[in-house]
Amino acid sequence: MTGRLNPNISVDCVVFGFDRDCLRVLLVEREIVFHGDTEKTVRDYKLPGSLVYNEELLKDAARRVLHDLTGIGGICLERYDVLDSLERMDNRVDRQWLEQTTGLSIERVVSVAFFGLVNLNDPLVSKVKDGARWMNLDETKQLPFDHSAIIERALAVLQQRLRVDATAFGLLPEKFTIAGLQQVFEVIGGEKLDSRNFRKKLKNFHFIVPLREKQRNVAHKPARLYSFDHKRFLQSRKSISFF
Amino acid sequence: MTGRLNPNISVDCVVFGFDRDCLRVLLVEREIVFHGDTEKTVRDYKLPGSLVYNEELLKDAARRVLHDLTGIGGICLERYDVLDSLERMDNRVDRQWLEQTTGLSIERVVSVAFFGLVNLNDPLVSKVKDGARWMNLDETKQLPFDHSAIIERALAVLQQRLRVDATAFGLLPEKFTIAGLQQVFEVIGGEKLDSRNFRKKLKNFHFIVPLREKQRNVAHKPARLYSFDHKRFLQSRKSISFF
DNA sequence: AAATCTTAGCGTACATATTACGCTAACTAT
DNA sequence: ATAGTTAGCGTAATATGTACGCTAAGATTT
Repeated sequence: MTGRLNPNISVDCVVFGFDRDCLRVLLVEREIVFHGDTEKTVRDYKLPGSLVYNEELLKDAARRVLHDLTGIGGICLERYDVLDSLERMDNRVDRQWLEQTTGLSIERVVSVAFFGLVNLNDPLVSKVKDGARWMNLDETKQLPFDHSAIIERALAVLQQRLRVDATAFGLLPEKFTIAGLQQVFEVIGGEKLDSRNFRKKLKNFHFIVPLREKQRNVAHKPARLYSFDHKRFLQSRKSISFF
Repeated sequence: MTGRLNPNISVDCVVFGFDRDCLRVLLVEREIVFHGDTEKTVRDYKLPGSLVYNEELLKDAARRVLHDLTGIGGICLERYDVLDSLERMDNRVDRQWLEQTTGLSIERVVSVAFFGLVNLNDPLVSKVKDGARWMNLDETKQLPFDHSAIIERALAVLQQRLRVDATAFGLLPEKFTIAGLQQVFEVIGGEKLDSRNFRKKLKNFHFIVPLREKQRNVAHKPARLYSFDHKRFLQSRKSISFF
């Protein structure tokens, strides 16, 4: 990457992993060594994030930082927040950590937050670098700093996107079942849906096209497979909202 | 304000002015002097914006910059976008202008965009500093740089807010008529509404409370006055959306 | 004083969405 | 054969959205 690190602007990434029946968040381990009477090492997990280069778009920086810290690349990231609190670097190891890591004297950092969403069954993303970890969403309520809040906000925005976007289909294979689609909405939306009403709703959406094919080797009545027609989706995009 | 200007972070403000039957945007004049064969001065209008101080929250910076450049203060501003294009300072007078104005050498500026909304009949905001001007929204399609696009995005976000927020009531006096409220939605939403259906919708919103009072001195049947009950609004806030 | 103009404000009919269910169908595992 | 499981259709009640007709109450005009 060209140029020098900008000491004032950073990015943070919240990557959600859809894991069939739960949501996870991608975090990276950080080691902090305290030089007190006795040397003591503490490990904690934080969101992947770092300073941006001067001649770098923020979304490029987010992708780079995510890839460098976790090994994950090629995913779609959306900007959703800006963190500018003056205290976020005070009284925190973050500041010291940033200065140690970057060699820069950090005065003030405004961080731009991004979020993304991947399917953890995709082998491209399920394997992460050493030190990175997919943590269950439920377990992220006690993260250091404001990272729990950052994740909470990201989830709220993701849930909004899901209602309006084609986001959900990005998690599914080419051919999927209605039940599979429903589970995406349930896991990310955080609530159970009535499968019969869910079906009915989809009937109006002509961009979800039934195939002649059916499931096989399942221990119950095999379900019809469907595919997502992106072209039709864009056409009928005027006034759609899922569940 | 404390500290030094941060050469990397700026704010831009889009302030909409509701003017009974149209929307305006607050712009500031900028003089550019070209030193060619003959000296030539060009004036254009831009959004109010400038660099932030190191020890300043972005929303405080936005308020400060807005007040300094236009004389308008005490309004609510909401962050809605981040402008990080690498070209936004290239080949543009903006860069030169910033360096002249601030005395700093500008390498890269990420700008955080805010928008606000005021009632132009409010004397506190209708009078602006010399060089500032309320321009009709229709006339802002040809502004220099990306400012037209910034305004367009701000309007889209404002329209979304209007559906969910109590934003509309901020433009109205304590006691208002249904027709008055409707006009807010029409002017900002950019489309006519059926007054009878609009009324019907409001019947369900118990935070719009009818008063015993009526209009006076109008050349038609006087309308009932209503007031907005913010406490009740917050209670019933779960699943409300206007028109 | 009567007619007219204008906006207020109620009501109706129809279409479309939402919610809460019952029920049968089709497959596998035992 | 039977039980267990999910697929997938249908129905009825309710809520919401849309397109109107019509009368009411004031000021203004004739």
